[in-house]
Amino acid sequence: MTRWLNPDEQRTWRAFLFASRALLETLDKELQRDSGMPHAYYEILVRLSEAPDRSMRMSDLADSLASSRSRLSHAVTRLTEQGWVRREDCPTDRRGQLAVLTEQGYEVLAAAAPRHVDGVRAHLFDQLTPEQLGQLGQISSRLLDHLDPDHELR
Amino acid sequence: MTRWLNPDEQRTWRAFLFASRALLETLDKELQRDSGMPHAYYEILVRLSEAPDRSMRMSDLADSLASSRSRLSHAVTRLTEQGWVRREDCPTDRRGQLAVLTEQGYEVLAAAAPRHVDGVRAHLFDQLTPEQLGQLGQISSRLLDHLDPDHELR
DNA sequence: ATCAACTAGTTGAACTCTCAACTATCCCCG
DNA sequence: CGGGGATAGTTGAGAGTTCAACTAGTTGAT
Repeated sequence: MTRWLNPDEQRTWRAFLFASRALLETLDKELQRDSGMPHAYYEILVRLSEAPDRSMRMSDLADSLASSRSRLSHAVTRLTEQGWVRREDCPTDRRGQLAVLTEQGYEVLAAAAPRHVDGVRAHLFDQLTPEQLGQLGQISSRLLDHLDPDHELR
Repeated sequence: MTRWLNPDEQRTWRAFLFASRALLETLDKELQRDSGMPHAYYEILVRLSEAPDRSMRMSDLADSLASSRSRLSHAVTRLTEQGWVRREDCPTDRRGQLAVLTEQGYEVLAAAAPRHVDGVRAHLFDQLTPEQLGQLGQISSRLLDHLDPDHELR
């Protein structure tokens, strides 16, 4: 027997669905408009910029983004065409590839980041009370532990 | 001056980002696997099934889904090819088109819905306390009012 | 009545993502 | 050391989305 959602649950689910999509879409479009890249690509640049030597193994990068290898591979191809990332052979594993953030990529990221952070503040942090932000953090962690037990957020 | 995210905010933001994406991706893949349609298309069928005569004007349907007209138009083309939806001319506005759920579309939806609802329960409702669900509803409403003030969720 | 401005909807190209298939390399057990 | 199975990464095709341009019909002010 399926337990259908009651009206209250229905409301909660649809509100969450629409709100989370609206937030992601809004930030994605702002990034696309202001910096010419989708949010997924921005995240790749961020990870690389935080890594030693601004470089990471493709697999590690994919894991840290919860992205499929295929998706990452296509994305890095695109980012390479734009000159923001470059590939290098891995010195210790001949199957491996390193994605490396170029100087130009770093500059593009440095230019994009302030506006993007402003957006995250405007659309998320400034809209909620400190208490609600705490709740949202708890809720998100719980869901993430369930959906992706091996995730890399401490 | 950009106000960067402090470590706490960073954690909250990334947890939310990953959790909401993981949830949507999981449900999308379950739906794709079990019923051969993406979640966006499932939602179209749901809206139509809830509408009088199982039919809606394209614009109203797009608004109720917070979807672009273009996206909906492509989607309805696809759903029409599959025989789940059909287009009709609008009797009162010659520019208008109605999207109508077919009998076959209704049956496909009826078959898909129970599993999908089970998924929503398993991955969302069963993971959170009633208190947390209340909080999530509040938070979502707040964000939605900010991001899309004209949204149609009461 | 007319015409500019607006609304409804579609289209095609470019882009991103998914999925399955594929190559190449590494690991390790017998 | 040899070979089966795992791991790393890429590729191409197909599907969905975006964006801008487009057609067609409607509206309202003059």
